[in-house]
Amino acid sequence: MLDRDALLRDLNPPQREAVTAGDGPLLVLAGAGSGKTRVIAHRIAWLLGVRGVDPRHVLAVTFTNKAAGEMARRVADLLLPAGVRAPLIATFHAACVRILRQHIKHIGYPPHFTIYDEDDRLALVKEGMRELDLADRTWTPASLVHRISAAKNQMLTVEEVERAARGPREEKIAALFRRYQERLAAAAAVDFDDLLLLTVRLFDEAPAVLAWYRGLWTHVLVDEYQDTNRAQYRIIRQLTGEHRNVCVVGDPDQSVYRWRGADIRNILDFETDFPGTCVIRLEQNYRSTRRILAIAAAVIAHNLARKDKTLWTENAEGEPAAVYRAWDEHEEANFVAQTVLAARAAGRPWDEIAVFYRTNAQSRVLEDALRRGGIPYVIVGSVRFYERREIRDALAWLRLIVNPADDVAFRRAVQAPGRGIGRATLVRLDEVATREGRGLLSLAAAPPADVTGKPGRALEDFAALVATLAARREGTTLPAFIDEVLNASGYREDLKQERSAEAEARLENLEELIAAAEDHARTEGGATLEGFLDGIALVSDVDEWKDDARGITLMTLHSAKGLEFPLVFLTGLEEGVFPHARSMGSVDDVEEERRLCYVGITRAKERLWMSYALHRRIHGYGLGEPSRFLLEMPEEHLTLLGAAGRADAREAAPVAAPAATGDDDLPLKVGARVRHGRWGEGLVVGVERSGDDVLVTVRFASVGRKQLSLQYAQLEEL
DNA sequence: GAATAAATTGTTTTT
DNA sequence: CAATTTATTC
Repeated sequence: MLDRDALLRDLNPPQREAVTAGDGPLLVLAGAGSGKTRVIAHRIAWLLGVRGVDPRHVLAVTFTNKAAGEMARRVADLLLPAGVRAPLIATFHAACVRILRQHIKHIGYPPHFTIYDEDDRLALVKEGMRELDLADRTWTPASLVHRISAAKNQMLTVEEVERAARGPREEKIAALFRRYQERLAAAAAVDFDDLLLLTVRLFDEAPAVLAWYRGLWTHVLVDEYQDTNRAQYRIIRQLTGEHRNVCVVGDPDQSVYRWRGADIRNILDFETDFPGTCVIRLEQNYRSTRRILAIAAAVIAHNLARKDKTLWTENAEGEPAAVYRAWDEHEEANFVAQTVLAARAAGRPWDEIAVFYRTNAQSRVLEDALRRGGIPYVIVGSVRFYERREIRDALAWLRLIVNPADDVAFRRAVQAPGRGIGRATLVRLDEVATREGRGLLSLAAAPPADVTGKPGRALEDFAALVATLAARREGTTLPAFIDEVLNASGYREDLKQERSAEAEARLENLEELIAAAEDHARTEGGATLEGFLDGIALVSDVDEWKDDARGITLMTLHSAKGLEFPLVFLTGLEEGVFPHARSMGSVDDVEEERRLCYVGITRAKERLWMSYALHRRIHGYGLGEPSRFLLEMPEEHLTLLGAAGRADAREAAPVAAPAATGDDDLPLKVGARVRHGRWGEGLVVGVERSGDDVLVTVRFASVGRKQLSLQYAQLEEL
């Protein structure tokens, strides 16, 4: 047994309550920096070490593998003295893979299914577009992938999408969706969305399997609940609907994955979904200074669709945040580099510093400046290891060996290295494959009549080689096998022949892949090729980031969620960049961007620098107006650096900002009738100036009195 | 069929 | 503007 007092000693009262709450649904609304991870870890330790729950009966779900690893480490630290084993802590996707690998046969899939990632998906959609003559200018492949994914995230079946299709455009999309699913099935492959959907289906259609898991996991904990989607919600319900021992932790203000299907209603409606829920709020922040928190609060307060919540802290007031207006992105990057060097000179280690940006593309200029300044850095994301060409080529071979039906892998492997099989041959092969409903590899073993001569023989040789390798798999270790595949395929030799620096780097990366397999074999004990490939399919950017990095960290705001740094830079705070141009169309989109901004600000413990550029080269548009988020921050907590005066900022912003002089030119008068996109028509009952903004009080027929900030609310005068 | 040159075209965020 | 797709040449 664990010492319960020791476990609770360093927790504040609400944290303690969350850790010790008994069975039944538990919702922990945990503000940024309120010790959320700590609470989950301690609760798990409480369940196992004090309440005596068997570790096998607990499932904890996190958002990234890194978070899972971190959680496992903390739980192990707490439980080690009591000699208790840690429970299963995994991402939703990883847990689903585990379940599906074991039971997917109940819904008619083979257990050795392949997981298709974003690239494979794109390849599939492109093939489908060609097939269905969708290759005109109307859609981009990426947008169609997105639409298919959106449909799946809403848990719509192909039939439902077909039925709901109105007009030729939607019918074409539905047809593509059908083709996409058919191709997936033919390749014995599933995509990311399927991992969740098929688990739901499995539980629906195989009640015995569900019953088994219900009995197995009697206690379920879910982190980052605000970012769960419909399917994940269903899985939680399926697993816990009966015993209702479900503890979810999250913060609606940090929900930033709506575009990926996350449904904020999951957390907002949790209390009604699980009647009798015990709700605990963690509102004391242990991370940031008071000023940083005040800035974050002011920004997030501009979201209308939001339950009000106030974070407080006992931390020091801290320094004001700095805002830097740069002439262009290069000057912005130099500013970051110079400030980083100054911090370093003041004794701050590199790993206390992080630079965030909205899009990966922004990292380039920053990298250049850092390199010039001799500043070591680590980038999370951008070109991921497992997305490099040579790695994907090698993985294609491995995937094909595991799953001979994997056509996407076939296309890749058969041309890596080139072996005289080109487009024409593949088109012919594909025609027959589609007609006869067969896989490309099985056709290659006995090529159709119209593929003769050299290409025909090359296909046969290729198929034979894959078969030989597949047979050799059992006899050797995983790393040795990968090594053998690289040699037997001729891929390594091909690169060696090139004798360029680039080829040299690629060869090194292949060695790194083998090293990764060695790692995997070591940590997982009896490592299988399948397990290795699963792991790779599910790694995220942040997973690869090591926090003992000997450099400053560069990453997107999305990757930054869940992390914290003493010194933080938020760059590219311009309209069109952040909020992103593609997210400025609707109020909901902008509110999600604002939450992302909130996430960024609240990563900072001590110091925060924010910057924007007046000129930025993003193909075409890009005259930098300062981000609306900057204008939402309280001036008293900001220091303006360089020539970047607040007045200048405002001048550069042709936002419908009310003129600063005179009281008569208020844009609305009491008694005016207005329309709001969300609440409909209303009557203006009050108008007052508040700092730089104008607050309008409106009486709506639908929801009564509301005070709106004119600058951000979409009000139309009638 | 493959290598090279020219044209085009797309760009958020990611498990 | 860089990366990918398509046209051209060998």
